[in-house]
Amino acid sequence: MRGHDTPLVRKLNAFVALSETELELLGRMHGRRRSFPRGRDIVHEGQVKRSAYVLASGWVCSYKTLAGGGRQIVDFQVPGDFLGLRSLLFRTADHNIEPVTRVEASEVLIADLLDGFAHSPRLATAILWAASRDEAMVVEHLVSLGRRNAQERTAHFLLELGARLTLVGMGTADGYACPLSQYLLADALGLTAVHINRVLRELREAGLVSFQKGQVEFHDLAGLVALADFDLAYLDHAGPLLK
Amino acid sequence: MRGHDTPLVRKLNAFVALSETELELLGRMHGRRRSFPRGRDIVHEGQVKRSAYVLASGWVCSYKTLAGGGRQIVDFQVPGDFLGLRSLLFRTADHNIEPVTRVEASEVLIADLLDGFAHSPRLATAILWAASRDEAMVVEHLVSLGRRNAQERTAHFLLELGARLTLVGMGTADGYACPLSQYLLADALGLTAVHINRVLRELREAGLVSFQKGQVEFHDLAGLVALADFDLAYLDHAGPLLK
DNA sequence: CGATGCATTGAAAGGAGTCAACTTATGTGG
DNA sequence: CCACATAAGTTGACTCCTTTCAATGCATCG
Repeated sequence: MRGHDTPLVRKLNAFVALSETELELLGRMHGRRRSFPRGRDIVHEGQVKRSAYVLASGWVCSYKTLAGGGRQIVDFQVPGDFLGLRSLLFRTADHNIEPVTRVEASEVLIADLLDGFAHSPRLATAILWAASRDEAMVVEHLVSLGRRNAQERTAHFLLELGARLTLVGMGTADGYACPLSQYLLADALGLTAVHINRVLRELREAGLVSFQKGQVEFHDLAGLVALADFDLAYLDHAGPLLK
Repeated sequence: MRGHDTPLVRKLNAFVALSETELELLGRMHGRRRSFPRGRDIVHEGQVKRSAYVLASGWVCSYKTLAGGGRQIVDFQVPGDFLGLRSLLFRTADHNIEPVTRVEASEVLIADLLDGFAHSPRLATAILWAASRDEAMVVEHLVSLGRRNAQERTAHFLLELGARLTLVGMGTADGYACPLSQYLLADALGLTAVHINRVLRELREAGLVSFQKGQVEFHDLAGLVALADFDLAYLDHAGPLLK
């Protein structure tokens, strides 16, 4: 049983109910556990060495930089999420990965991954599902940037994060602990920190959510969902599909 | 040799040099060829039946709709691209797919796909590479929406499309035929058709690109690349990596 | 205790949206 | 083959959301 109630296991269980042997197999895919300090990139654009990790604790963000000096955060990863799975097949990494807090992560060797796939197609399916879900989140993020205004975008972001954290046992319908600064929010939502600050105040004064001192609190979940046009279908959370 | 110079084969060859047997295998993964009229969705959000296709001719777009009535186009697919590969593992489709022109596409059955994977890991790698590349394009699109202004965004879009089309033999450094209306561009770039029109005029008057009568013409490729901050590393085009 | 990072607020400027009119294709039926 | 309908492209004037610039408060930390 030891080590079987990890965030990753919780998450995958939302898709397939994993057997004891599959859990063993999943455990064996975790290589050396490493620790990274906040702020120094784990992976940087153009890097040739490709590595993937499973995040055990802490938060990271993946982002791309622009010539003008700005940056766009593509996604945040929370415990249970994979890092760098996508560009495993690329010649060079196409994005940066930066720890937002101190993080612990297990390295995943490509050989072990493929090995696990060969032994259990069900496990392979679960991991590919997780990858598809990550991509679906990127797509929904894209929709936010393209068609939602600052309030809707911020509301949507806070809701999605809540849903993801709840899935791994780090959040509830009331709220969650969130280590992100307003600068990080701004870089993720395509806004300025100044404007994020204003929007956060508006949402708080409207009695919808508050985000202060590292704590997100939902005060009117239904209202927030309506404002953000939030539909968690894209997270595909409906509980184990494969029994 | 027949049927081996398809757009898909050309594209995959940019990543792995496929052997004759692998080409055979790839060919066998193509199921029934179907034709779809312009404008009527091939897949719609919430649809339970999941199907994937390889686009043989014509253009399609994948998009999501919002409660307010607007829509955001996530990506366009051109010949050689997969349709609906991502949500194959989802309970319901999370996006819509609409033909921009009349299209021809071969259905890909999940069983055949997995079968092909089992027979040739190299082919599997090539297809996963294509999927990763699609995701990388979505990410770059997200960066555009978040941090590039209307001119940069439009320029970047036209350049990326050019690179993709060139890879499958449908474009050159001088330009390409493009069946997209300004309304479609607007829905993809998170702008209004009115503003797209103005931006297109500015780019034309600056002597960078023109897009008229279904034809994109690069007049100052270097200038356009500089304006858009375009770096095609994310397309991972460097020519066959696995020999 | 000064330095640094993060949060907060105000005033002014600007880029993209909205509204509205008009033109230019394309196409269909009488 | 013309008449009319419809879709797509073009342009101008005005509005508004978000940015920019600037200043201030409040923590934490070496």
